[in-house]
Parts: sequence; structure tokens; C-alpha cells
Amino acid sequence: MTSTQPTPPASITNVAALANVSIATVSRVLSGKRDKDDDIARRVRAAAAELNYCVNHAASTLRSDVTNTIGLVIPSATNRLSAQLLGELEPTLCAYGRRLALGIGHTAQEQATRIEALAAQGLDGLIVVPANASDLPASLERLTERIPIVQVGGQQSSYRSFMIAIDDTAAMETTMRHLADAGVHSVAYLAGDRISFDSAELFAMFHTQIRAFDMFTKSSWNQFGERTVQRGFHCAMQLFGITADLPKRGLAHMRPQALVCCDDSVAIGAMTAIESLGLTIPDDVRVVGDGDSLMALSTTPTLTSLRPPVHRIVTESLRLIDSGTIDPVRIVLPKQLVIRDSTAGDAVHDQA
Amino acid sequence: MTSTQPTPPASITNVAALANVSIATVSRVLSGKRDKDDDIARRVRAAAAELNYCVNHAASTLRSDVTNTIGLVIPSATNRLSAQLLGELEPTLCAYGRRLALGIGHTAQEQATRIEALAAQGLDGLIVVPANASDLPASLERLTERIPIVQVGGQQSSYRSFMIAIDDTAAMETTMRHLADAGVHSVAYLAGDRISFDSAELFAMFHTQIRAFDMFTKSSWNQFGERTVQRGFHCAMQLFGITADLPKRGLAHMRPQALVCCDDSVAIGAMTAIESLGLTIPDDVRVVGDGDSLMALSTTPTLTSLRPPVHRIVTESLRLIDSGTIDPVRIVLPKQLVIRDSTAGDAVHDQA
DNA sequence: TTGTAAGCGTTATCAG
DNA sequence: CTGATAACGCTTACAA
Repeated sequence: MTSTQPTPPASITNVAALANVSIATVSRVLSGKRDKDDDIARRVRAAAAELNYCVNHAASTLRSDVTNTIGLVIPSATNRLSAQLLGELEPTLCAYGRRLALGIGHTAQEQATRIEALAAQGLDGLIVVPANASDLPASLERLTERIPIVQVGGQQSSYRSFMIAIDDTAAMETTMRHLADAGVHSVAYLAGDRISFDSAELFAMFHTQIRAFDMFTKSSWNQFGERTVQRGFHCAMQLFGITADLPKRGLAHMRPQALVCCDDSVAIGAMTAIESLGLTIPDDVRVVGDGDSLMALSTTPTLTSLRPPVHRIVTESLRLIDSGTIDPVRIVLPKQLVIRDSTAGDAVHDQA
Repeated sequence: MTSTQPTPPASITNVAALANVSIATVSRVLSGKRDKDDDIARRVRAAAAELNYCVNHAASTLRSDVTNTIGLVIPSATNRLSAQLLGELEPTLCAYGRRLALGIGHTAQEQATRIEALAAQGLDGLIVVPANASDLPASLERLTERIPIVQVGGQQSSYRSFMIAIDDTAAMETTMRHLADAGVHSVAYLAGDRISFDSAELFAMFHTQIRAFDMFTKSSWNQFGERTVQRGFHCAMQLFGITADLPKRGLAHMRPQALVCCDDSVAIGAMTAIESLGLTIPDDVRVVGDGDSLMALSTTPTLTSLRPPVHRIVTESLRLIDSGTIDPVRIVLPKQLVIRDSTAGDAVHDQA
């Protein structure tokens, strides 16, 4: 059989004919509005399978106003959090037979345009990662009445839509506990941007945890700075360069036994420096990054890092969207510590 | 006026009523099937604007089989090329009022599933970046008859669909010309994976260009290896560590005046090493990366890098999709050299 | 529980 | 060139 013309997709009518029922029954069986699993249901499903039938999304949407489409608006496809979120959301939606409508807006203005365009076509819900870590454009307030909107991250200063915040400070506690459990007594922290509120808050949390776990640090060890490889390298050189030749035990007050970094880039720079000084990771120094970038997997040793809770963000976003609730809800999710080789094993006990 | 209920979107009927014409005329005017710009056309457009009318995508698709949707299937959202492509495609489609349907498949199998699912809903065209740098699953051959498919990158060994290949070797020529123009006489190359065919081809092209521009290199300078920061650091240490204290002129045969890297990560590691040895970039050594990652913008100095021709890939893909051609076409596009500070200015002329 | 039929908003056909 | 109308494939109210 060499059919020269491509077969047109089967419609509900074809399925109904093959199963010897009406199209209404087919619709009900396949959409689950009829739970009995009798002969009719089986016949319908068999016919649908044989014809490789898929419901026509356009027709379904047109009739029922249920679009089975979730919108995602992100500031940039190369933004790490956005890409991770996208990578998590797409398979989840696909698994439930829903579609993803993507919008990219580098500025609040562009995002507003994209959101209007997406919403005009009907969406069951909208997830937005605001540009510039700000908030959703106020012009979109009225949209909230039509479709559920979830804002992920951003300023979250005033809110009407659903809000999901990523808790960095909780992750700091997890990180420090992990290090303490491994027997680490002294830690240095290469923090992020000096002027951001989040960085300052994290910096304070670091010191809180140092006290909580009875650890040691020095003010000269900890500093704000850029999120670059070079910065990590230079800081680690300063931290470990002088003491690298000293014996490797009993030094908890001379140099840190662990280094916590505000970003994987910084951590990788630091690892490079530490290694070049002849020190071993994790035996001499443990290193923790942030962001769980792909690079964290290709370092030697692989880098322990903090991962944005994208799985839970997606789960909770969809739960909120499907909940039908109208009241604003705020959810705070902690980053997840992904433990790899750069913090593996117990520390040498250096108390003489 | 505090209207408590959200206004439902305007339909073509509302526009027709306001413009005092039939819905058929509205449809024709707005879809450009009627080119006259008379009073009727103006009235229709004014009415549409006033009611903030958008064509209902579902209804339009259902009736006309033109979906105004382009599918994009990528191996991963965090994959650099995929993200860059996505970032280029989305705004382009949006500008033409088209939608993007995204599918992520880490394996050829997953990609096939996603493509089937997307195609079942109707697509005007499909762009695929194959997983694992292989080819499109053969099971999709018959799809080619229904919708135009463009494969970007991958093996491209046998093809039926449209093919767009990224030409690395042409970029090597551009890179070497850029360095030669700046007065560089000796270059080292930190190549990629030893076993890949592409790496080997590039390695050969590097040597061809060395001869073409009458430059100098040494076999010990050039090596295959991982695409990591640490690898770049170590290689640069080897290349420049011994000669770093020597005077900075007249050394074209002792150490390379420029370093070409298979990846931005490698280049950043190398820059870190070069800098730590007291050498200056670009004055003492010029560095070129590959991939044009975001990191290339945050190094000091900023990193010259090769950018996949995502803009042209998108333009050509859409052109092929809209062309209506059925014959397989293969297009080869060169990477673009993005010149930044790591190769800026003229080299010191070191011929005594 | 099942079938019949209306209707979602658009585009295409056809008559005027 | 314009307008009336059918048809796209589906969901759902209503009738059987």
C-alpha cells in the first residue's frame, strides 16, 4: 500500500463511527466525564487508539473556553532560573496534556506586552518571572480577575496575584548544617552584590548560622563582590595563598575549612585557585556554590550547589492555578542543597 | 464607572456592528485579503482598535487550518544553543503575530514523542535541534509530508527535511584573520573533545589558517580536552607559566600571543591564569572563546567569542517554512565573531 | 446513560 | 466588492 497522500488526522466523528456510538459519548468517555468502564468505554478507547485520535485543541478551546494552555513569561531564555523553570514546566504540562505558551520580555514593559498578547488568546493560568527582579507591571492588575497569575521571585513588595518567593536564607541554614555535620569548624563566605538587600540579608544569616553551629569565621574572610570566576579565584588566592604551605591540620583559625559562594562561577574560580595552591577539595577545603548551573557538574570534583526549587515552584504554581481560589496566597520555598563531591565525606578532626 | 465584572473580549461580530459592515468584510480587511484602503477599511480598523479586538486564535485555526504556530523542539532549556535560539525565535514570532509551541526532549525518543504531540495540534512549521547532536528520528519522515521541518545542527548525515548547519570551520578563519589583522604572529589552540569529528576538523582548520596567515604555532601548545574552566586554567599555566617573567617583546616563538579556545569556560579559565601570572589581556595575550555565553560579558576584560548565528538561523528557518518548497534544502551558516576587549587594539610589533 | 442538536468565532464559498 | 451562510471539531444542555 503506497498511499501517496498523507492521511488527515482522525476526528471525533471517525471515532464515533468506528465505536458505533455518538460523538457525545466519545467526548464524554475520553474527557473522563463518564467514569464507568463498561463495554462502550472500552470500544471508544479502542477506536481512538486505532485511529490515533487526538482531540482538536482549537475546537475544544473554542467551544469550552478551557484552553489547556499555561503561559510562562520570563525575562530571558538564557537566564538561569528561567531556563531551569522552563525545563521543569514543559514536561509537567506535557504529561497532563497541557500546552505551554512562552513569552520573553527583557523589561517590565516588554513583559506587559507579551502577557497581554498571551492572555488575549486565552490561558488557564500564567506564571511570570518578573524582569529585573522587580514586580509585575501594575497595568496587569485587572488581568488577575480573568486568569490566575503566579509571580515567581521578584520584589513581592505589594501583591494581588499569587506569589512564590525563593527563600535564600533557609538555604544558608541548610548549607551550614551540612558543613557542620561534616565536621567543619571554620567557614568563609564570598557574598554577592554589596548593595542588594538580599545579599545583606544572606550575609547576616551567614553570621547567625556561624554562631548557631558554634563555628568560626573572620571578618577579613567574608566579602561582597561580583559573581565571576575571576573574583572567586582572587578571593581564594587571598584566603589560602599565605597558609597553603602550612601543615594541613589544626588550622581552623588560620584559614577556612569551607568556602560558601554566592554563585557557581565564584565557586569554580575558587576551586581553581585552591587546587593550584596544592590544596585538595574536599579534604582540605569544602566548597559550596549557588545556582546549580551545568558547570557544577563538570568541575572536578563536582560542585555542591544550591538549586532553585523549580520542581516545587512548578507544582505549587499549577496547584494555585487549578485551585480556583481568588484570594492572594504567598508561598515561600527554600532552595535545595544538591550535595556533590566538593563537600563529600567527613572533615579531618583537627582538634589536637 | 466601577464595572465589577471583567469585560469579555470583543469578537468579530462586535467589530462588524460598530463598523456597520458584515463580519466577512471585517475578516477580509483585517487579514489583508482586501488591499483597498477606502472608508470601509478605515472604519473596520478603527472599530477593531476601539474594541481592542484580537482575532480568536482557536476559531481561526479551527476554520482555516492555518495555525500561526511554529514548533520548536530542543534537547534542553539549559542547553546554550537552544536557549539562544529560543531567545531569538520568540520575539521574531511575536512580532509577526505568530505563536511558539515549545517541546523539550532530552533524547531522540522523547523528542519524537514531543514532535508527535505538537504536530497533532497543527503547526505551520517545526524547528528541531536534535538531541545528542544526532539526527531527527527516522520515524518522523512521514511528518515531513504534512509540515515543513527544519533541523538545526546535528549530524546531518542523511536528510529529507530542511537542514541548517552551523559552520565552525569558517569561524576559525574569521577568528584567525581577526588576530592576524591585529598583528598577532603566534597562536595556541585549546581544542575540544579529542574523539569528536568536529573537533578534529577544527583542529585541522586551525593549522590551515596558521599557514594561510603566515603565523606560528607549536604542537605542544595545542591540545584536545574538556570544556571546563579548570582545563583552561591548567593549559594556560603550562603555556605561560615558564615564560611569564621574560620580557614581553620578541617572544612570538616562545609563547603564543593569542589563545583560541573551544569554549568560553576554557577561555575564562585561561584568562584567570594569564592574569594571575602578571600578564595583561589583550596586550600580552589575546584570548578568544566560543559560544558567547553570558559569562563572556562579565569577565574583565570582556571576552571575544564566537556566537552561533541564531539570528540567521531563525530568519532562514522561517523563510524555508514559509517558502512552500518541498525539496530538501541545506544551508550552512558561519558562526559570528563577537569582538570584545580581550582581543581589542593592535598587537605590539615585536619584530626587532 | 445515551443521542440530538446548538453554538463557540472564524474563514471560505457563493450569490448578488 | 460585499453580505449571507455553511462549515471547521468539539462540548454541553436538553430530550429521549
